[in-house]
Amino acid sequence: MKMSDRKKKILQIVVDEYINSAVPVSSKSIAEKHLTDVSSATVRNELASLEELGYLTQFHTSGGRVPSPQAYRFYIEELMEKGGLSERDLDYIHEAFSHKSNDVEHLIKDVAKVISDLTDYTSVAIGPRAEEEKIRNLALLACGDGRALLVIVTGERILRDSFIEIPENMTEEDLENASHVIAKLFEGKSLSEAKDVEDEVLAEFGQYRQVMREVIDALKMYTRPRDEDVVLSGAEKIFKHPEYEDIGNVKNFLSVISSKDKIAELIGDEDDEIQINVKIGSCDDADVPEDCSLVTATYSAGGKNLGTYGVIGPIRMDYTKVITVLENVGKALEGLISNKNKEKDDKDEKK
Amino acid sequence: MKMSDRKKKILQIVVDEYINSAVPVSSKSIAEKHLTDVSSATVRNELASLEELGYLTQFHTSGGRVPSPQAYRFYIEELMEKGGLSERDLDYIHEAFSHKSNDVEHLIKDVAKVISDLTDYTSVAIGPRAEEEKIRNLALLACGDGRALLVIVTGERILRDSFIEIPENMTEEDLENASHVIAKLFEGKSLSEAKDVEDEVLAEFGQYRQVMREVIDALKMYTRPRDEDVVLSGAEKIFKHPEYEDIGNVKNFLSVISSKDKIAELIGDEDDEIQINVKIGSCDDADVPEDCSLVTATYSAGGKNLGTYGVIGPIRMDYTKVITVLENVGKALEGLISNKNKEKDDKDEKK
DNA sequence: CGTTAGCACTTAAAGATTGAGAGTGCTAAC
DNA sequence: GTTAGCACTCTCAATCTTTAAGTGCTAACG
Repeated sequence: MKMSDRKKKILQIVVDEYINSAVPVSSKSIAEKHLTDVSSATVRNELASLEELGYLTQFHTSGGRVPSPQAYRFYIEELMEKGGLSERDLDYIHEAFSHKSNDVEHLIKDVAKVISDLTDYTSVAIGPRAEEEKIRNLALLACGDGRALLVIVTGERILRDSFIEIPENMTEEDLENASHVIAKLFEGKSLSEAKDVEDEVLAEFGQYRQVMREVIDALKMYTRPRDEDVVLSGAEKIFKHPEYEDIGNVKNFLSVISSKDKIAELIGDEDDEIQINVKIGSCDDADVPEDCSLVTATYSAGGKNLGTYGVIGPIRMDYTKVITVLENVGKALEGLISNKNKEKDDKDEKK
Repeated sequence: MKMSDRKKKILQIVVDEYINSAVPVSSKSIAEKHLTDVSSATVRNELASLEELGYLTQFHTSGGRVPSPQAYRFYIEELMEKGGLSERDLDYIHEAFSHKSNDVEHLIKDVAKVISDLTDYTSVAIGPRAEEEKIRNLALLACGDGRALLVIVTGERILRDSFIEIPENMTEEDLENASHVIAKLFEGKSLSEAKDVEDEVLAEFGQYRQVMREVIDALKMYTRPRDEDVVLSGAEKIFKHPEYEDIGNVKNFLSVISSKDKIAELIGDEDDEIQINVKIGSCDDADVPEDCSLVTATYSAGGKNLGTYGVIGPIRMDYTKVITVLENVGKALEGLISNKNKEKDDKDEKK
């Protein structure tokens, strides 16, 4: 059976209505409010046909219809009418991003909060992979008991959570020298380049060779997302949506978002090419819990990945609003970053 | 009216029973199971009297009695019979703490997880105040755009970092020198001592004076706990307790624990002298939500504060178990730290 | 005077019944 | 293809009933 234009129109109405009201929609309400030129009986026939096609379901015979996961997918791909954001929302975004700090860790948190506030859903975010960031500076700080802290400053952030063992006979001065030598070698390299330093290069380091090896081992840690890079914001917002009047759904939801590992798993495997990605539980991805939907966007600016951001909520989600917010936040973020880069270039030129 | 021994006994029975069953306890069940020498009518008289004293309440005339917050407080202070932990639980604690990393940030997380796992409540923890930590090492790392990263390593490897502005005309070498000088000055001092450096001392720093001032400003920021120092574990555990079948309670609970600021506020103002602290909502502390109870312990070893740990859950909490777990975790932690210190001393001696 | 048995009273929780309302499916006619 | 009409189904809310639990009170007992 083919999808006639009227069927599409009706499906769109059903999804729109249901997203707004959370109440199953009836043939009568459609005929009265939206399709005044046909009767409810006609709509009823179309609805029955849409149900057969798998786009609609009903809980019981007299309960109106509800979109199936498949219907949401179709809605997002073909039916949804994108709108803009209100002036107020746009202002909010720009104000939120006007701060000066250029530390990515804070930025991720801010972005997550903005997304959650504007959409009224719980937002999740995962920061950019550190791997491709260029090392700006690096230091080894003695901690006093055979260990040293490795601090790496990249263009975007500070990595400071790995300790390395240092040889017994190494003095603080030695460590400092080693630190300098290594910093010089790695400066301007990305983390992933740095960790692939050849053995021959290593050989030149003489006495510092062992420290060097430890540093490289530590670098390998940064290839996987760390807990700190996974951010959650507005968990309490789920209560704004009626599906979470049901304790079972809340449990389900909470069990997912209370583990950063699980969140990372959900949003971590994005294909960087796709800008906006929608995963609907029990339809697209086995990891997304049933009755849940995950909409994410992977941002990048100047060829640099800026992380993946999104919201998680009930399948009956306001996709239009969510996607619009994600797009606008993306633009704002891109603007922010490229501005910063320009400032930097200007400064560099002055030099 | 005085509390006779029998009244105390009965109150104890009521609290014990209610904690175990979550069901209002009746005069009959008390007489049958625990006070076989008197009749239920007698118990009834005593219950009525305890109710008058404010220790018991009933939801409706025929619904058995439930302890009031005041009763829980009395129970904790006088009636509770402390027991030990099972062999299994003790093993679990020791195994969990046998790892080698002595980075406090990870330790806090582990401790929180252990507490939550053993008690089946949501645990909260706040790391040691940075203020009193002794500075071991300190470095300023150039970041390339008029800023430098200040990294501080303290005794327990608690790291603090923040950006400071550096004067335009300062070269990397200058920065490094400044870093050395400042590090030497502050080594062995606590953060709170360091931030109170006198103006006269500052004057001696000549060209580095401005940087020094920036560093001191940054130090002042560390007096408040950071978000990263507040840890939550086992949020999903609340569903193990019947009071959280009710969506209203879940909302209430989630709104508290979804903000690290609020959590910090709750557990941050502990008096270090008190080892175990119980706050019962609508009885002890206005910040603790009604129907909630917060049991915390502030640990220290070798005179050093190790942070505050605890659980948050319904008023009807298994205080005996919770307090026992907190005590045992405290002992294990103390053992761990003092062992580490001994190792360190041994090493120092060898030198 | 504390303790007890007995009994009337209260209340919640669970089940059954009912009626109203909403919505559909189907059929026959347009 | 569209529509009106009607029977059918199902939920939801209200009402009532029953049951079981537990108390409060009183009068009697040792």
